Amino acid sequence: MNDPSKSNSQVESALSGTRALILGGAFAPGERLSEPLLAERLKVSRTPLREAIGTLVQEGLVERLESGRCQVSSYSTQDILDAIEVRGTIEGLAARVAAERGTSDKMLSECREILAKLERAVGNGSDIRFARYVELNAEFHAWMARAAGSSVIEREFERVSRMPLASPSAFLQGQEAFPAFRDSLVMAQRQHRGIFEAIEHREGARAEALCREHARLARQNLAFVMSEESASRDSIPGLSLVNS
Amino acid sequence: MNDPSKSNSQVESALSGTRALILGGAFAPGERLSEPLLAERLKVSRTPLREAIGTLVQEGLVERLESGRCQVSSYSTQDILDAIEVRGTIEGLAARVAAERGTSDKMLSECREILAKLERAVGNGSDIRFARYVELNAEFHAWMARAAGSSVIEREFERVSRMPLASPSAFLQGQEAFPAFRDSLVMAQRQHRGIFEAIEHREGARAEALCREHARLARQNLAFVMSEESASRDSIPGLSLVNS
DNA sequence: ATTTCCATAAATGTACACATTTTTGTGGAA
DNA sequence: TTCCACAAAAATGTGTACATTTATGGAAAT
Repeated sequence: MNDPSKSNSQVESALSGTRALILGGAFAPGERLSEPLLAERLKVSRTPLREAIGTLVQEGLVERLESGRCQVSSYSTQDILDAIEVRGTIEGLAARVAAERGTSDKMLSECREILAKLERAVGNGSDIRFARYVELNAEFHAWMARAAGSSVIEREFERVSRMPLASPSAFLQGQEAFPAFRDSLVMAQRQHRGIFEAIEHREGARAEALCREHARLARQNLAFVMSEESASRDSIPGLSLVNS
Repeated sequence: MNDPSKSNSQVESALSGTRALILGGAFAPGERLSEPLLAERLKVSRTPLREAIGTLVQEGLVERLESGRCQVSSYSTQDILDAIEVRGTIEGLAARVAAERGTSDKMLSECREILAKLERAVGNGSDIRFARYVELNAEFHAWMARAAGSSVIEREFERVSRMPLASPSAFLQGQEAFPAFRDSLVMAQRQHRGIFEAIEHREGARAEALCREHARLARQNLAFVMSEESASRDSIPGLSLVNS
C-alpha cells in the first residue's frame, strides 16, 4: 500500500530476485556476484541488474570491492546486535520527538486501534495469531515512524528498519511453536502500550528508553534462533549469512 | 585519504559535478533534472550519470518522482534541524558504545593528539586558524566514528554525516569574520574534550548526552547564517535549497 | 477565456556492444 | 614444491540505440 513498488519493472524484478536469492542462502557469505550470470538467471539485462545491486549495496546485503566486483555480505553476531542497537536508537529518537512535539488526536487514535488489534492477536498468550501479529507489529512501527512528524526522521527510521537481520520481525518467521517466542510477543505488546502511553503523555525520555529496550527484544530472539534448540536455523531469511 | 574516490571514473565525475551544481545553486529547489541535458553539460554519458543520480537520491539531495523523473530537493529549516538531531543521536550512540565497550590506548592517544592540535588551531580564541580547525574537527568526528569499534555503527555515522546541511562543518565556510562563530568554536572544543573524557572514563551516558548537545551547536550556526546579519547566505553550499 | 484533447517533443527504462580492467590458470624458473 | 610471469578468460565500465512512457503546447470546442 505504502510501497508503490512498480512491480513490473525490470529493476524491481532484479532487486527482489537477487534479494530473495541472497536471503534464501543461494550464495555463500563472501561469494562474488557475476553480473552476466545473475542477469541470465533472473532473466533481466545487466543494466537494471546493476541498479538493483547498487540498492543492495546500500542496504548492506552486498558489498562492493575496490575492484568493482561485488560480494555477498557476511555478518558476525555482533554486527547484528549493533544493527539492532542502531535501530533502537533511531526508533527511540522518533518516539522522543513524537512525545516532545506532541502528536495529533487522529494519530493517537490510529495507534490505539492498532494496539487493540494487537491485543486481540496476542489473545491470552497461548493462542497467538502469529502472522496477524507480525503484520500489526509492522503497522505499529510504521506508525512510530510517522509519529515524529518529520520526513527526515521517518526516512532514517525506514532505512534502519531495512538493515539486514535487524528488522522488527527478522526472527519471527516460523517460530510460533516455541513458547519462549510467545512470551516474547506478550512482553513486546506490553512495551508497545508503554511507548504509546509515554508519547501520549509527552514523556520524551521514557518513550525513548522504552523504544531502545523494545528493540533489544530482538537480541533474545537472535540468541534463540542461533541456539541448537531452534531447528529453524535456515528457515530464517538471511541467517545463512551469519558466521560468527 | 580515507575516501578512495576513484576520481578518474565517469560516475565519480558525474557525481561530483552534479553535486557541485546543486550545492552551488545552479538549480532551483524542486527543479526537474533532465538526464540528457545534464549528461551533455557534464560531458558524461547517461549510464554513469544515472548511477550518480541514484547516489544523490539516497543522499537526499535529489528526490525521485513517481514518474521516474528527478527533482532537486527542497528543505525547510525544520528539516535541517531534524537532520542535525539525527546526526547527534547517531554520534551519541557511537560515543556511548565507545565508552561502554572501552577503547584501546592507541585510539585514546590518537584522539589526544587531535585534541591538542585542535587547541592549537583555536589558540586563545581571537586568532583561530579556521581552515585548520575545520580539518581537525573532521578528524575528531572520524575518530568518534571509529571509536565504537563497530563497522555497522561507523557506517551509519558516516551516512548521517553526509546528510545535506547537517554535516559538522556545514555552516563553517567563510564565517571566520564573525565573532559569534569564534565563540562557537571555542565552545565546541570544550565539548570535544568533554566527550573524550567521558569515553576515556567509560561514562556512557555522559558521552552520549555531550555528543547530542555538541551536534546542536550547528543549530545556532544555522540560525546565524539564516539571519540577515550574515551576508554569506549564498556562500554556504546548499543553502539555496532552504526555503522555509 | 477556459477547458479538453491530441499530436508532438522529450524524457526515462532497457538492451546490447565494445573497451578496459581484473581474475584465473598454466607453464617455466628458482 | 613454490613463486612469478604471462596469456586467456571473464568481469566491469561506458556509450549508444531504441522502445515506451511522460510532459508539452496548441487547436478545437464549450
